[in-house]
Amino acid sequence: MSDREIPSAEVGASTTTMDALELTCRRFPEGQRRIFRAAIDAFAERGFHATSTRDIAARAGLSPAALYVHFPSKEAVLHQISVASLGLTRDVAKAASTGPGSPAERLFATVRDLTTWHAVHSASVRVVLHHLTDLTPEHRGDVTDIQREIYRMMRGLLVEGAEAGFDIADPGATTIAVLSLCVDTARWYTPDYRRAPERIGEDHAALALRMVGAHRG
Amino acid sequence: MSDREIPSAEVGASTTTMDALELTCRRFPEGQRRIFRAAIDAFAERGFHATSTRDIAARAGLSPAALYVHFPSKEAVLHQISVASLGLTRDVAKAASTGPGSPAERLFATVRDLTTWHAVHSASVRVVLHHLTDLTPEHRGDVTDIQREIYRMMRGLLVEGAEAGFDIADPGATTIAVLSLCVDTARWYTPDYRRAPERIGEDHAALALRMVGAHRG
DNA sequence: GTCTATACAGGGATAGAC
DNA sequence: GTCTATCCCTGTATAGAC
Repeated sequence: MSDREIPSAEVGASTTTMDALELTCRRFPEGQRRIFRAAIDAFAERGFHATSTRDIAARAGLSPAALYVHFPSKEAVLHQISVASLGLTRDVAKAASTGPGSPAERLFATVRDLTTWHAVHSASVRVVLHHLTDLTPEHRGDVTDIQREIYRMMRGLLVEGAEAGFDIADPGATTIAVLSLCVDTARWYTPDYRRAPERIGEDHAALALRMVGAHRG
Repeated sequence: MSDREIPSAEVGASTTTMDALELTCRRFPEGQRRIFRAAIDAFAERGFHATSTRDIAARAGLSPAALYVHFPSKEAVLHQISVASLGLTRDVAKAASTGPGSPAERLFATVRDLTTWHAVHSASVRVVLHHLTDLTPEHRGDVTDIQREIYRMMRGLLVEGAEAGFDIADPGATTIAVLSLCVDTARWYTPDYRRAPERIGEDHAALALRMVGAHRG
């Protein structure tokens, strides 16, 4: 098993709610970053609807009107956050699942890294997961497209493993179950939980290998 | 393995968003039922904050002011919904985990029934899970108390199983992982999904037995 | 216990100066 | 690109008649 790091994302490098933020907003011009950051924090603390555009602007140190220079609406801010966050999640899954090693090694690495990601970035992930229904149908489609990409990567890995000895009754069912283990971490994890995110990742990875009837190594 | 039904709840008996509703509102006087029902539907479709008290009242066929005859606030309605829904979830877990059979049989039954429950009632469960932070601290405490009860039941079952042959590295970690499998069903399940709720329950139960290193039977 | 009417606050978004 | 000021709508909750 390689001890490869999660690629380009420095998981665990920082400790605040703003982690995902710091990562996701890199692609944005400086002007939008402050608003982007402020919105993630505010949405994570109070939820999308309970957060006013005035809240976001105030956190960013701007006037209420400044938000509309950079984004056409509050929903557009949520959309950008969702696409950026899920895009990085997909990058984590892709790097681990297409890396070196046997299918069992890659499954271990993928579940470990995805779980760790969802713990470290639990606050921003919850924003995305809880507010899918607040996006316009088009914007929601962008998000579900990325979710389907992640599903297909995991399913491909399990099918490949099945040819190499995994014992899987229903590939689709097992794919969903393994991803549940990873994603649900964002629901229950809090920073004061006894196990560190990396440890939870390893525990989940070991359980996933059992679920597919594989052995690590 | 017994083919015992989920007790008193008729899981799978109906198909609409209002399932949980029909169950949870039985204990309420008739006057409150219509509002309770309307609120669950509205919260499930649009979310707590996006739903106005006017929406709820209109769905219930009442004037905007009528809601306040039965509930002191919109938050109180959410609180009642959450406590009722989680209370029934706990009843499902308790019946299955304290039933007859070996620890492996009871674990299978508990994961099966909890998963089926979360699929059938996914809409109302999502309301509870997504809006914990919208409750007052006291009301949120009521909800987390019940969640802890369910956690303790599952943990007790796993510890009992460990004395009877389960292979569990970290009981707390495995408890959370098994419950993730059950609860996360409410996040991804939709009524048009290919597997029926009962089938998902059996699939998850089989995977849970693998996670604890047990054999069914 | 239900209604109509309304008080009162707050939010999304825009206008127009600088 | 940021500000101040503001439009207009919606929301929670209450008052008081029936």
